[in-house]
Amino acid sequence: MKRTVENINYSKETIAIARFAKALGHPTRITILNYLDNQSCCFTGDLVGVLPLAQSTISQHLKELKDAGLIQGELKPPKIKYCIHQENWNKAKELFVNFLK
Amino acid sequence: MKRTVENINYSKETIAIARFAKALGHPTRITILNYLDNQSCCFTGDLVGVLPLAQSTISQHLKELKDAGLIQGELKPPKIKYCIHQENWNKAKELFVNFLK
DNA sequence: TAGTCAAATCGTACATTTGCGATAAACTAA
DNA sequence: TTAGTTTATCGCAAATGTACGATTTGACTA
Repeated sequence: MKRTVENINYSKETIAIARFAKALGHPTRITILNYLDNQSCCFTGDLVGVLPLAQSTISQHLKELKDAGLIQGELKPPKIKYCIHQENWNKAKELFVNFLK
Repeated sequence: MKRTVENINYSKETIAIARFAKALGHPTRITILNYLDNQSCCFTGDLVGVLPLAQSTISQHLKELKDAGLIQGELKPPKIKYCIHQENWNKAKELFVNFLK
């Protein structure tokens, strides 16, 4: 993407929506978020039991969601409890609702 | 993606949300949709004037949005008028609002 | 200190996305 | 028919995404 058009000046909102949308743009991640919402929280290992994917792959998807700010991890040694990042979740909701008005 | 895990059974809704989200997952496409919404409709050429991207690149983004069902094209020779696909747009809105509840 | 467990990260392979310029296709108008 | 206009598609290159198994890391516990 860093080629001739190095930096288009998108608005902050545009970038924010695209960032959230990108994170939501894979069925596995939608599934993870649904699961997370139902359980309110969960461990990586729970997902490994639920999804037919390698542990490393699931970890990668969790990273993607965490980087986008949609979830957060809390240390519960030796596990990590993942939950929805409510603040950013609400922000995403607001952005989408406003955008899709 | 077609490797060992050939087909995970995602629900229809999950696939639908991910599909829409993926299409929304690029700032250029968000910009196009915003523009489209403001003008209610537009031609490919209009966007070429607005965005610092090659015509072929913009055409590609439009295709992506069309394939996702978010916009539709109407032949107005020698141009093509693109508009929001209102029905699918509403569907997307419903899916996102429900998902982000 | 050594061992254990859960999760992250590394290295790799392949697929998909994003971008461009060049070209083709569809239509009008002369 | 020919030329012009507009948009789509092709072919390519680079970047990014998705998946795996193997390994490392971090936080305990014995």
